[in-house]
Amino acid sequence: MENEVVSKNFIEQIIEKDLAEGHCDTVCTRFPPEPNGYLHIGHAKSILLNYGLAQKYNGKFNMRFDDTNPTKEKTEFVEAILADIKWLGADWEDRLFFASNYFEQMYEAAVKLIKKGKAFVCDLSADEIREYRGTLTEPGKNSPYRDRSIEENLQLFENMRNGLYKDGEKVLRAKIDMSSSNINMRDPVIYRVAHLNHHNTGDKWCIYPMYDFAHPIEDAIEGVTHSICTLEFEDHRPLYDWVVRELEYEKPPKQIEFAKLYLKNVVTGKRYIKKLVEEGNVDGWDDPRLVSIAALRRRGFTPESIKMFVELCGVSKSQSIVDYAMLEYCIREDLKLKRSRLMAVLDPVKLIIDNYPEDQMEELEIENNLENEELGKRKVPFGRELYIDREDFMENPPKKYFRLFPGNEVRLMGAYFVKCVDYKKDETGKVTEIHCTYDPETKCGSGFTGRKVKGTIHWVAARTAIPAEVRLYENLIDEEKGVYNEDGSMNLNPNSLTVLKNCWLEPNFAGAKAYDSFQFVRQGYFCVDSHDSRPDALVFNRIVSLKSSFKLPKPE
RNA sequence: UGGGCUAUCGCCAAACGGUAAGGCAACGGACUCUGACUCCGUCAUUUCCAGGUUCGAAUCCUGGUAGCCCAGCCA
Repeated sequence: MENEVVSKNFIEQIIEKDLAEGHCDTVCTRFPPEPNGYLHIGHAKSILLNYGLAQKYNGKFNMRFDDTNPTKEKTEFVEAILADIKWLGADWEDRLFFASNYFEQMYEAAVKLIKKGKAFVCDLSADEIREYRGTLTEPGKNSPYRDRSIEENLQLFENMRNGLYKDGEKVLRAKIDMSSSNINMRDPVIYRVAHLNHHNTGDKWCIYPMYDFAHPIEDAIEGVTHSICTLEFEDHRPLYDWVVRELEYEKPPKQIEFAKLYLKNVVTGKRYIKKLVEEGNVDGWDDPRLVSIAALRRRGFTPESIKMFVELCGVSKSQSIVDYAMLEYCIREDLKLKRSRLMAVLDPVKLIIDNYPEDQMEELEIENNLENEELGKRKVPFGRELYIDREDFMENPPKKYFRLFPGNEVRLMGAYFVKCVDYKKDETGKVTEIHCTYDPETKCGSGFTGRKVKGTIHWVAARTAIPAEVRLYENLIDEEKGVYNEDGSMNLNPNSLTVLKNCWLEPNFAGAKAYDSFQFVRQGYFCVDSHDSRPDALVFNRIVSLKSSFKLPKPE
């Protein structure tokens, strides 16, 4: 048995300590998105972290929508979020919850606070509350309504529920400490009046609890033991603990914060993604250049690759920006032994084998080493006229260029050696035709060892090739200039999308379906686009290119 | 300028007072019917800085510095 030392992240250490010291018997985590948008790679980290922890410690993982503010929430997002989480592989079993289903309990909890003298109804306007709150450096001052009697507060709060007040007219506030150095503790608002239709509770309520009050209650009700959130909530933890303490829960949940996942040269953050979509810079929230879960799926990333990525990134409290190359590594790693390697020509130029019989076609057998042996075997038609990629031929090759050039011999993958004897150009100097001769003795599988060639190139037989359209994606963000300008606008890369319309595939691609992914030999991994199914051509998105250690010298 | 948090290789990230793991990237080299894959090798005498405690410090103490977060009736 391998005794690989796997270090534990800081959350695992906390959990194990809690378990050992009896602070909890089992582990229960949760993923609590607000249904106000689509999930992205950052959420994937949270989902997989929470789910992974529950699995590791034989506990439970709850799915919960934190839908306490109806202004932004929609059922449409609920469905999309659930689909994404399922796709990622996190299983909440029968524990799908909505914070809005706890509104009655939250109301009771608020009443309890009022009865304890720990909450009061405040008539100050939003602006006044802000003024009374003080600043980062100056303490706040007490609201003039802070000392209302318990009876009055009880009555007023009931009136709030019964719709006697307009939006903004009154709020319920926790009575904590207006001089606290932590602004969140300066008598925070815990309930507001909002006459809004809620996606789940309809018109039943016209008061809604605030996150800081609702969240600990949700956790406590569900028996969540470790409430894992991101760093910006650290300042809220004292309030979280206050709520849980004042409400006297027997097994108080514990909030733990970790650093968000940021990716280099990628737009994260809902606000900016939304802007890109609205301004038409991308194709929609699942545009493959984005890193929403749906975009990654459409691009061809697998759940396994995302899981691997998240695990590789680790969990800590230091702000970090992960290199995109790490994500690319993960998808390559996941796909390389799983996906068939087929030949595709993205920028075709015709290659004619002068000494190959005019009308002859033959079928060659090609084998790749894949996990699944059957997937790795295939038959490919070969004939006199082929397409090869333009970059696999050069009139005047630089040093160390091993592919085709006048007089050079290379292997056509899975087929024969061919030697370039001639080529034709049009008026503009563009190569239009390459002429070769082939050596029948060098056929793949013949065991020929007479001589070696340094280059192997891919090809498709012109007569049987399938037409295709291929989309290549680059970073959305201009790397040189950085992500954002001073005015908040973004430096977009104008070449983030390239559409290649004149591509050719070997016949084994026939029948490929949406989300099917392949390795185009020598070109990288590609996925059939789920949005485009065309009668005339298959449409592919590039998932990731292959590593290449030979780069053409840049033209002067 | 109040409070909270964070600083370990280009990027993530371990190390919990016992003498700086690992991964990505990069660079060499071997292999190769994909310049892929695979395989081997190189890559922090030093942990933001300056002092101190200690036989011994990335870890403890003191004082700095830098970055992130907080003044929604958002989450």
